[in-house]
Formats: sequence, C-alpha cells, structure tokens
Amino acid sequence: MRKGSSHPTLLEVARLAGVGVGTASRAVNGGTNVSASTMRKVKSAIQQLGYMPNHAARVLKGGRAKTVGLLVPSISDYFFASCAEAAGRIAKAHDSLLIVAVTMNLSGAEISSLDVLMRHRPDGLLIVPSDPDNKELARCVRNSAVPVVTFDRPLFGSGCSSVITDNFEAARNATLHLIEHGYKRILCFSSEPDLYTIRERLRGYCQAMEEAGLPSLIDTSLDDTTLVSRLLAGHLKGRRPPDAVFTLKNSSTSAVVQALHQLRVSIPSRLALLGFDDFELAATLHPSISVVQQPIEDLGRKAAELLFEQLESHHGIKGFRKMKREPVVLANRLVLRRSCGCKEELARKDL
Amino acid sequence: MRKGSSHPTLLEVARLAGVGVGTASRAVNGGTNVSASTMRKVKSAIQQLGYMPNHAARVLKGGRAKTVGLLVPSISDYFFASCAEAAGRIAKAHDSLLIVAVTMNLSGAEISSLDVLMRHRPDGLLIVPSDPDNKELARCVRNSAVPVVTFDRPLFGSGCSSVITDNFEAARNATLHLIEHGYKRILCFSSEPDLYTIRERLRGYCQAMEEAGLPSLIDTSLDDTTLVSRLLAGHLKGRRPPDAVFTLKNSSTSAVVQALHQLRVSIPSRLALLGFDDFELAATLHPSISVVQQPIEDLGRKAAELLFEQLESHHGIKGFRKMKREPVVLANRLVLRRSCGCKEELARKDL
DNA sequence: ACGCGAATTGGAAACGTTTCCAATCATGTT
DNA sequence: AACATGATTGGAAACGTTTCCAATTCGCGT
Repeated sequence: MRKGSSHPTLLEVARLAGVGVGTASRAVNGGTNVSASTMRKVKSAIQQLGYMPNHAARVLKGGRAKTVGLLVPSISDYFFASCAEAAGRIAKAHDSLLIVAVTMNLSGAEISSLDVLMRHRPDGLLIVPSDPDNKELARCVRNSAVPVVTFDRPLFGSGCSSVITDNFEAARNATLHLIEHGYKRILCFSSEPDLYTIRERLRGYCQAMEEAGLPSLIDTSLDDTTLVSRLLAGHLKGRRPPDAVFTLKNSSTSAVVQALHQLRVSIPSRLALLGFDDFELAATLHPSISVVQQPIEDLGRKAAELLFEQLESHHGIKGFRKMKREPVVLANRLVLRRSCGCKEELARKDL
Repeated sequence: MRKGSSHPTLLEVARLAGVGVGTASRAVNGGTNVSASTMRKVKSAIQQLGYMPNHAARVLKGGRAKTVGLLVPSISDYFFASCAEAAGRIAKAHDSLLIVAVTMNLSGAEISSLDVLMRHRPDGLLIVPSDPDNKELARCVRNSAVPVVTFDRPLFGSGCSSVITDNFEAARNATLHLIEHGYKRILCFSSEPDLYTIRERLRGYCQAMEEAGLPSLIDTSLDDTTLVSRLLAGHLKGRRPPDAVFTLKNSSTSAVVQALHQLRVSIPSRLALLGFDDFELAATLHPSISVVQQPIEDLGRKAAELLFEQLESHHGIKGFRKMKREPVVLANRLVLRRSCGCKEELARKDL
C-alpha cells in the first residue's frame, strides 16, 4: 500500500523485485519462462506491495477482458435472477465477471443498455431479447464483434446461437393433460400476449384444443388481481362457464389463485388450475398448484457454457460465427399436484 | 463498422473529420472549447464510423470508470435481487453500470469476490457484509481507495457509511404485537442464527419477551421442511406447547407454513404465526400471513444514492472519508393479516 | 493596418499492461 | 575450448484515451 493508498503498478513490483518489467509480467501470468528464484522474488514483491493487476490496462492491450455481459428484462424477477446467478457461477469458474444490464422488456432501452454494456468491451454477451424479431437489435448483435448467446428467447436474423425451452410443446402437453382429466372448457389466461414465450405457449394451447376438437377460450388481460377477479366472476356466470384455467405465466397464476380465493371458488372441483412456471409456494398453497416447470438454472448455465465454448474456440480466429446455429432446446417438466384434479402429488412427466 | 468489424478509434474519427485527435476528444466529452462547425464534423464522423469510446483506455488514463461494484450474498434471493435492481437504476441514472459479485454468505468467498470486483477499478462499492465483525474485510474496505457503502448489515471498523433497517425494534414490536394478542408461549424460529440481521431480530424478540415477563423459546434449526415438521410436532406435543410462532426470515416462514399444513395445524386458532420479511403470496395463503415488511427497494436505492453523493463530493479530494458515518436507519412496517389472529386485513403499523 | 486577448486547435506525453525481439546466461556437445 | 542450443531476461513499442501546452486563428478596438 505505497504512495497514498493508490494502486501499485507492475513497474514498482519489478523494481522492488529487482527484475525487468517484462519478467514481472510473465511471472504474474502463468509464469512461462521464469526461473523459480525469480518467481519467488516477484511473488514476494507482489505480497509486499499488495499489487493487483490493472484490468483496464490489460483490456486496452488487447487481452481478454475476462468479462461477459448479460442483458435481461429484469433482475428482481425470480426467473431471470436464477438464470443470472447460474450464468454468474459459470463465468466465475472461467475466472470472469458477469456484468448485468436491465432492460425492463422495453425494446428501446435494449439498444441503449447494450451500448452501456459494450463500453466495457466484454468478451461475449448473453441476451434475453424482448422481441425475437427486433431487426435493430439483431443488427447490433451481428456487428458487435463478439460471440453472443441468446436464451429463453431466440433472436431471429442475429446469427447467434440460443438456448430455449420448448414452450409450445410444454403448453400443448399441459393442455392435453387437462383434457385427459375430462375438462372441456379450458380457459387460457395470461397477460403480455406479445411476448415470444407467451405466444408460443398460446400456440401450444390452441394446438392441443384443436387436436381435441375443443374451442379455444383465451383471455389476455392484465394480472391485476381485482380485475382478474371480476373477469373470472364474469366467465363463471356465463351460460357455458369454464371448468379449468391454464395460466401462461407466473404472475397470472398468482393473480388467478388470489382471485379464486376472493371469489371462494373451490379448486379443482369447481375450476381446475394449471400454470406455466413453478413458484416457491406452489406446493404449499391449498390446494397445491400443478405447473409446468422450466429448468430455469439450466437455461442460464447452458447459455453461459455455450458462450465460453465459443470464446475458447474463437481465440483470435474470426471464425466463431460458424458454430452450432440451431437453438439448444431444453425439456420442460409437468409437475402434477392437486389443482388440476390429480390425486397423486408426486407424479411428474418429462416433456 | 470499418476495418473488419473491429472498433474504430478516436484517431480514425479525428482523421475522417479532418481534425486533431485532441479536438476530437474534446468534441466527444461535453465539447468545451470546440467550435460549432468542428463539433458537427466530428459528430458526423462518429456516426459514420459507429465510434464507441473505449472504456478501458478511459479508465486507464485515470478518468471515472462509470462503474460501481455490488457485493451481495446472493442474487437469486428476492431480497437482494430487488436491492440490486434498485441500486442499478440509480447507477444508470448516473450513467454508470452496476457490476455484481456474489458471495453466498461465505466470508471466504467475500474477499476473493471483492478482488475480482476491484480488478475493474470501480468508482465505488456497495457491500452486504456476511459478517459485520469481519476484520479482514473491514481492512480491505479501508484501504480500497474508493468510497464504500454497506447496506442491510453494517461493517464495523470499516469507517464506511451504511443503510440498514431497525431489525431489533421491528422484531421487538412484532413480538409485542403477538403478546398483545394474548399469546404467552411464543416460539421464535429461524435458521442461520449467526447472521447479523437474524441476531438483531432475535435480540428484539428476547427483549420483548423479557419486558412482558415471558420466557423466551428459541429454535434455530434448518429450514428443511420435513425437519421443521418433526420439530413443530414435538413442540406441540410437549406439556406446555407454544401458542404462537415468530419466524425470523423468509425461508423459515415458508418452511413453517408448509410444516403446519402437513401437520394439519390450523392457523391462528391452534398456533398463530408472524414472520419477518414479506413474500409474494403472504396475502394469498390461507390464512394470509402477517409479516414485518422491510423497505427492500429503499435499502438498495438509498445505499446507491449515498454512494454517488460521496462520489460527487469526492471528486479528486481525498476527504471523502469524513462523510456522515452514523448508519442510515430505515423504518420497517408491521403488516397485519390473519395468521397472527388479527381480524382486519388492512391494519398496518409503521415501526 | 496593427495589436492583443480570447477562443480554438494540434500533438506529445502519460496511464499500466502485454508482447515481441534481441541480448544474456547456463548447459551440453563436438 | 569453442560452439550450438535452449532457457531466461530486459526493455521498447503499442493499445486508445485524456490532458496539458504551445501554436494558431479569430474578433475587434484603436
């Protein structure tokens, strides 16, 4: 801690160790072509001075920044937070730091946040695109000069690989499960129908209903509990009320559960319920809620692993573009609890 | 995007604009002492080349890194995730990026994560210390040469300011509330009794019980549901069973709720429940759970604001140490729902 | 036309690394 | 003993900024 608590430089280390700056540098990194005694001297000097390599200088010189950027809609959301944590673990294992920028699902904020991220010249990028068809973002990604992996949602025309779950198939199977239970009027409920994942789930639901020759009943309102409460009351008072609800996202499931509580509608006898995305208390609620469970952490983990794979193979070669381009698709799981009418709490179906 | 999609430099911009590199630099930053026409030429060149300042070079030269580091135990935890998001918003408002490192509450990982963070030479640091008495960490913070703000927990001997909630007082008031309800055998349940916040809450509970002349009943087991279930069964079968439970953290509350469900113990008639920390479905569960609600986002926001305040006032002066040193204490709130025996769902008490 | 501040401009130096090249050293071979 | 070989070593150059200083230009009053 010399010189007014400012950071000591490699030059100072070298001087103290009585060696050249080049030698000191080699000693710091790996130690190729450094004699044991020199190594010792340098190490001791580093200890003494509390030397810490200046990241900025390293990056400037053209080395790995040991940094990967993550662009997500939100970080307080459990889903993305878990992905981020998993990705962060992988990054750490590669001695890198994950830096996070939040977009709030606003396509506008996306580009500007990406800019802030790029200022730090990360080695690679992990992105959850708000809109898979965002041409502007795709363009940014294409000439970003670093490998990019998308997860949870693809980014068409970006040419980067992605890790997603099969939302369509999972929703289809979940709906099919409700149909097997004998429900015929299955209401599909969700907010934010414009989101890619929601659209896919909606497709899956429609496909299943069509296969079974049943009419689709769709309501894409907000997740506001009192609103949902009023809507459901309306649906239930109709001449042909629904006998089951399939919610397409976490917050919708919560909202419906709360609404049904308020309305004193019993689950599943009066109305069955199955939701997309698991949540902490799904098993604790009364009755427990059946859900499609996504391999949340695997999403973040896989995406990060894929990115580092590209990073390794990149290594100076500009050819990192020609990696596996088809998206990696992870399997979802149908966790059957009570709210759909199942008796056995433990039945699970891999999808 | 000239030259093989690599990043164009300020020099190239200057050349294209037909000006000197120094002038280009001034044009990029604020534009002091740059004529309108020059400004225009440079701006146009920047557009044309898609120039983006090289952060590393800036930092190296000694400028603001426009980066603040955040060191938290976890980021998938709702509490810290929300703090992080709030802090990130403040950072963004100051045109800075928040970089996050995760410690898992391991004091060991803390120092090393801090190192990784410091490599990026952030302008300041936001820390949630695992252990307020960690001398080693305090030392690191003291000679880190940047302003540091702690939140959720203090860091004694570090000389940095902190933002916390009054865990002691909130727990005391919550316990007092249970006592007012007439409960006499109040079991205090929580895992991780070594954590500062939990200790404070424990103190608050003990203080309240002592004030009322009641005996403290404390169980600091793990949050494993089946274990909790067995423990509670034991307590309830005892000769003087508890009539209320006060849980000191989120996961403990969940575990107890689940356990009581399994045991078919009715809340609050057989056993009342009040938990520290709100959670999403607390109002939805049956019965709704009364909780102490912390101003989560305010914690992160305030901490970040305080940090930037110090950053502004710092500005080259080494005197940033002499800021307000007493911790900022935010008020908690008692949200009374049904599980404690209250009839009115809406009653709230500011603490 | 001249001079004189003020405004603007160009360019060199410096920030702390890494990397390359040439130089030195130790070692073993003929 | 001379020499080749390879392992170490020191130091210069370069990375892209910012900042300072000297130089140039401009506006304008005399």
